[in-house]
Amino acid sequence: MTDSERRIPEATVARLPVYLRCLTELAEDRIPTISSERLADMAGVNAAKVRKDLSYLGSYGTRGVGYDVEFLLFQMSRELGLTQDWPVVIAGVGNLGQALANYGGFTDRGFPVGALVDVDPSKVGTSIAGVNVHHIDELPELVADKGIAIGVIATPAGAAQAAAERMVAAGITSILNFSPSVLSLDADVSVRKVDLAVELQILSFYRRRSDGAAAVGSSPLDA
Amino acid sequence: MTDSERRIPEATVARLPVYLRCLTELAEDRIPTISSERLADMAGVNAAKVRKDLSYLGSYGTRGVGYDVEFLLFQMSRELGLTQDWPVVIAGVGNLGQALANYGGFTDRGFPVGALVDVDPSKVGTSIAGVNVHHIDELPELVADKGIAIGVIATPAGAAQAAAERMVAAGITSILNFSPSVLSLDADVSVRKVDLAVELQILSFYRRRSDGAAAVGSSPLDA
DNA sequence: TAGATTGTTAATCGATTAACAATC
DNA sequence: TAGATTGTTAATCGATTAACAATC
Repeated sequence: MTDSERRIPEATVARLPVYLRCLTELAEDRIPTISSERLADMAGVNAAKVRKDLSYLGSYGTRGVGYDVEFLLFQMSRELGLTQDWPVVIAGVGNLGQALANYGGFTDRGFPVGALVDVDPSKVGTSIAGVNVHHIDELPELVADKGIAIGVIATPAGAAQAAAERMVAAGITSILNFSPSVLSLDADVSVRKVDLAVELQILSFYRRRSDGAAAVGSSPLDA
Repeated sequence: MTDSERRIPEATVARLPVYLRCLTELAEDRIPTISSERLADMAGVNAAKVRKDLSYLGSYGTRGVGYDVEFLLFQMSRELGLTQDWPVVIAGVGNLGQALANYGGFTDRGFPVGALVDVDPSKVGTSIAGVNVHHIDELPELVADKGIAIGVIATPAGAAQAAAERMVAAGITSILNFSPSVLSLDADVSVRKVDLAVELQILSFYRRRSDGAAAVGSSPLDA
């Protein structure tokens, strides 16, 4: 089968952004080519895994030489859909929501904060980091007007499911859930979960054992 | 072999905190017992997985009845090492560090912010959410005095490796890394990584495909 | 050509799941 | 006893890794 039709394993997809960051760094340093061995070092994995992962994108390496940094960067960006910005809406402007809005990390990486929404009328009309807070009722118009592609849930646990449902109703199919709650949504909605308490609890488990670094990870929790 | 000696798989460890939260909820609602089927629903996994996961803790269920919520809660807390608080130190009080310090989510779940450190002298001496900011040089004394168990890295990428090394030198063996960088540390140090940009990029990948919800997850990225 | 490094195969390992005997 | 549900086995699936032929 041709490379255009192979399905990329989930575990590989989760590593592509890590390679992407390494390649970006290499490109900034004007390094023209990179071997799987060196890229593996940078990404904190082994070389066989790098070669296997990259082979899902196509045969972009050159035997005896390595991978062309710029070319691989381009192919990988394309595969990840990162050749354009994807505006996000953050639901819930409490402590966490405000922090995320102020944190430049989203915008810098191609995910500008296009809108903020909350259910609290006293928050509506304020603005955070230059973005206005709207009532969550306005989600459908905001999604349409700002081209929102991804929803970020930063509400308390009790409000998360409702917020998610309203996002989906407004046409959003990708959700990043920071609330400590399990969302039930249609199977065609992609959900990823980030739970700071869960990460700390996992560290606590391995601490107790004091047999060290079994904690490997960037952590997608089951949605 | 007896239940005290079996090794708990990594994938199971990562789910225990999720079960723990479900059980806490059930206990608050005064629900005395729970079946694997119902717990699976709450946790967003299937029942076979729940039973297998719980079996690593011991044979704590009753056939025909289910699991005693309070008892399982206790056993699981014990296994995760959550019968006591584990104070954390946050390194880097920029946007993200301040947000994490202000966010109550850590303290609420048994991980109080015991100290804040930074390299910037202009930040030292200030205080955030009632916690003083110290210079990172003071880490060893802070760790000893406050009983710090876990280090949280909220520095820019360029400062992360140095901050981690100073944490390890100060006796910390568990690190939660929010910076977009790969840490190289001794194998006996547990590292977990949370990278918001990576999560969004994974969502971007599955968006492009529009074949939906392959994004499953709480995301441990390789350390 | 000789050395380096990819891309792929095959072996291994770990995680998931279905099924069902055990047993409350 | 009959019904419910666990705990465990065995089958399956997916991910990792080592090894090496292909080839620059």
